[in-house]
Amino acid sequence: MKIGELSEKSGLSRDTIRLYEKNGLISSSASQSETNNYRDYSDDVLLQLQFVSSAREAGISIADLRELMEAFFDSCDPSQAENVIVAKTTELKERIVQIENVIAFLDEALVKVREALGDD
Amino acid sequence: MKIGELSEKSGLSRDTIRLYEKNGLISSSASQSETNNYRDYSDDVLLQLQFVSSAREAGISIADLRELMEAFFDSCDPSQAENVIVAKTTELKERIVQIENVIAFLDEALVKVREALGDD
DNA sequence: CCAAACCATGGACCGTGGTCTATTGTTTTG
DNA sequence: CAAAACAATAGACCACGGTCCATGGTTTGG
Repeated sequence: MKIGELSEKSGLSRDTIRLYEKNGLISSSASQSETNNYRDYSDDVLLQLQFVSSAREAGISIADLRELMEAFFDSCDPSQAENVIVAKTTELKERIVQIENVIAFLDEALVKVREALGDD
Repeated sequence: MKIGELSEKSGLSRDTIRLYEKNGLISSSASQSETNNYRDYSDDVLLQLQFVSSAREAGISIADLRELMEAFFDSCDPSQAENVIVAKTTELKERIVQIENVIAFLDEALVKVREALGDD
């Protein structure tokens, strides 16, 4: 499919898709036509973009995603791919713990605020 | 305490502390001295900075933190503070779910990679 | 056929978060 | 006292992630 359709289906702008491609998160092939230089995206790319998109929302950097996508699709060395995936998973779990700490802090604050409300 | 000591204790650079102060995450008072315009930071500010620091690591934006810190310390209206805290907590929990989705995806990928490794 | 819609490329631009530098003034310390 | 360390301020600079714009070419629909 062409970038417009991909943009439509993924919910990402053309610019963003091109940015991701330039950064090695996805790849495309030249279209069949001899007369243009349009890019052709496979259905797989749509799935990849959906993953990338949710990962970006989760705060994972493009650089990190590049590493992951390369590990999945370009790596000729599965054990290296494994290393990357395990490392990123560990990182993400740490991140969850950090966020949970912040939530715990907020919960405590909430208790105090509600006490203040009760003291009206 | 002066900014150097605060920097030392918080592990944040002077520049970063000033940036946070400019953005309303912390506040300070003028020093006692008549001859300088140094800022004076209370011990509470150190605690606040420790929270801010870990929250920043967890990916919470300065703008969001400003809202939270204002809700804690500046709000004359506890019920509004409560709203902000609840909203941010909800947001953070959604974020955790997103990260967990990414981890789940990575786990699946890991299984496949390990199958590939097993097929050696 | 021709206008509208699409595509690629490159560069400018923006907000965010932070660092670095220069300048000037103050305090501390040997 | 003098040098070193510290402080405040302003502005430049940086990376990141993304959007917007201009240009020029291609395809599509009426």
